[in-house]
Amino acid sequence: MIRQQLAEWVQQAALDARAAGALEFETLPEFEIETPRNPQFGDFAANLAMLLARQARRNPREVAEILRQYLPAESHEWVERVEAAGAGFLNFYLKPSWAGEVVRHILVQGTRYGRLNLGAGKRVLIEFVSANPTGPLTLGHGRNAAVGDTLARLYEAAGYTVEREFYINDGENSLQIRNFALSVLTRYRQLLGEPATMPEDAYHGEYVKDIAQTIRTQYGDSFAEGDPETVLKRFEQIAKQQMLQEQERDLADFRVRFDRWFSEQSLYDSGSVQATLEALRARGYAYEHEGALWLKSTAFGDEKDRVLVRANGMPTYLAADVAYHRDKYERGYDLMIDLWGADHHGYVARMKAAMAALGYDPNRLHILIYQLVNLFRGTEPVRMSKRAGEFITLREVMDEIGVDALRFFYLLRSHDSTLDIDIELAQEQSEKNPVFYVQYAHARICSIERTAAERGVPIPDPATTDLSVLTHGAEVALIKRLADLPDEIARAVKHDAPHRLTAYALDVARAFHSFYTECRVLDAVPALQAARLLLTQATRLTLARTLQLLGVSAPERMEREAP
RNA sequence: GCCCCCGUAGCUCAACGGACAGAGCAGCGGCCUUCUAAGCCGUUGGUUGUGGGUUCGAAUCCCGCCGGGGGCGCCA
Repeated sequence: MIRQQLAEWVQQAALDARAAGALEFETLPEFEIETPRNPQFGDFAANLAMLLARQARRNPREVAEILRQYLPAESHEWVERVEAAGAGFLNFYLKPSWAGEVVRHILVQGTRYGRLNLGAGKRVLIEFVSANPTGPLTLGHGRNAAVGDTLARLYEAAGYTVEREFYINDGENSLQIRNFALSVLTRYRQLLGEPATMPEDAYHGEYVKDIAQTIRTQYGDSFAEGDPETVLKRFEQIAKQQMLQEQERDLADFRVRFDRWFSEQSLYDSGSVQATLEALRARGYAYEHEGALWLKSTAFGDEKDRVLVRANGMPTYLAADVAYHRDKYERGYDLMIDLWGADHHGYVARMKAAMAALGYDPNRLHILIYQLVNLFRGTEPVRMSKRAGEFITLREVMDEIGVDALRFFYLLRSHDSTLDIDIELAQEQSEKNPVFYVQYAHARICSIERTAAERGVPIPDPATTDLSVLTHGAEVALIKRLADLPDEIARAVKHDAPHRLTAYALDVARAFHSFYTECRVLDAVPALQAARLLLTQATRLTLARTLQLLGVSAPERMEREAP
């Protein structure tokens, strides 16, 4: 709120200065209202002068001075003074009363605090997880789910209309699916006592046996005979369906819900794949070579052309995926976000090339690549799951350390950094564990409010309570962090960086714990007690909102287990 | 060989191209007759891998090199 106001003033000052002939420039550069690290540089600072210096052909400090002169003469009720300083910063010093106004603002906004209108109703599609229906979700998928879902929540908070979509890789010609079905079928036959051996490239996890067992329970021996191809097709359907259901369950328990489950096969059934190939051909970006149909992706910066239809007539995965993304563009989103694992990074160039070839703006498609996740138990790497064989499932880790801790840990690091998760640490109920640190702050607030209620302390009215008494260093520091929530959301959205929010949550918690230790709420004199109760309430709202965006619960109590 | 990510305090990591590079953990020293000590306060710790370049200003952008991880299929 205040940042926006300051930005408008600074911008207006620049325009006024130009109109008065005091400053020359062609275009107004995009500038920042930042929070100086050092409080001696004020509460907020604008860097416009430095960006304008070259165009204005003056040194930045002079430009800052000129801008300062063209700022509104009447000082705002919040602004104490403005200084041109350093290399050419414009530093804003706010009146002490500003802090109280922030608290009032947050309380008036209530649970709406942190809702922005950056998106102005623009539509965003976030496609994430999109795991193959040939196995349970893995630790890696969990990161995808946590990042994607929180990103979606952030975009919603920023005022976008968001849709979450899961692309089901259920193409009937997929070799993976076929192998998977064959593996299940083999296990099924083994259950029936037949000497069946697993195919090459089989799926060896225990869960394959589970599915076979389920089929046996449900359908008995009815697949023991019959046309092998028909039986296999049937197994494909059942196994796929079952995996999908399990994935959906895992995701729901991980607090991730999708608006749409988009089937790859539906693109074939509807003729969309065919139509897409024809469109590419018509535009001159698909050509025949050695019996295959190729996408001329090199025309748009890819390192080589890619096969769309194999020499045997079968379309590749790429063909369907291009059709899928074409479908997204045709649905008219302003922005489309894909979240892919690091092992798919080589795929980015060709997908963007394909969109360009179809005449779409590739910049509307953001493809986010997240790096690998490693699991540790203390210092010991965990490599395999009991149930899945070669990988660790989301379900196992979620069950062991809980959804709150896992989601928080997934979002603790930037998605383009490899992530190590230590199960022991995540379960530890101690100061080492950042999740508890944040949740504990929330629980402490609730505890104050409970005690206040028990003692019959009236709930102060934000409209009439004097908040100018909040001048203690710990109070002001806390309030400043609370005031940052809208900017934190804006930044996280701007950079597609949901992990910034965990850092913010930790900052707010830290500021609160410090306040808690230094400032008594309930035993303060009545006027101060009222103001501090409102500050406490504003902190609770801000923390709860932040945790909600992270998909982490905000507990009202946390009792330490007896040692 | 080519492509992507990473390299910052002993460890794990932050830092929209901005002012003196910050947290947590570990280490050291303090704080509970009080609203939850799962907490707080203080303190130690840095040539941002390396060499150039762009810029008023570089951990951040560009180029080279070194090291770690991942990927380079008519698989998905």
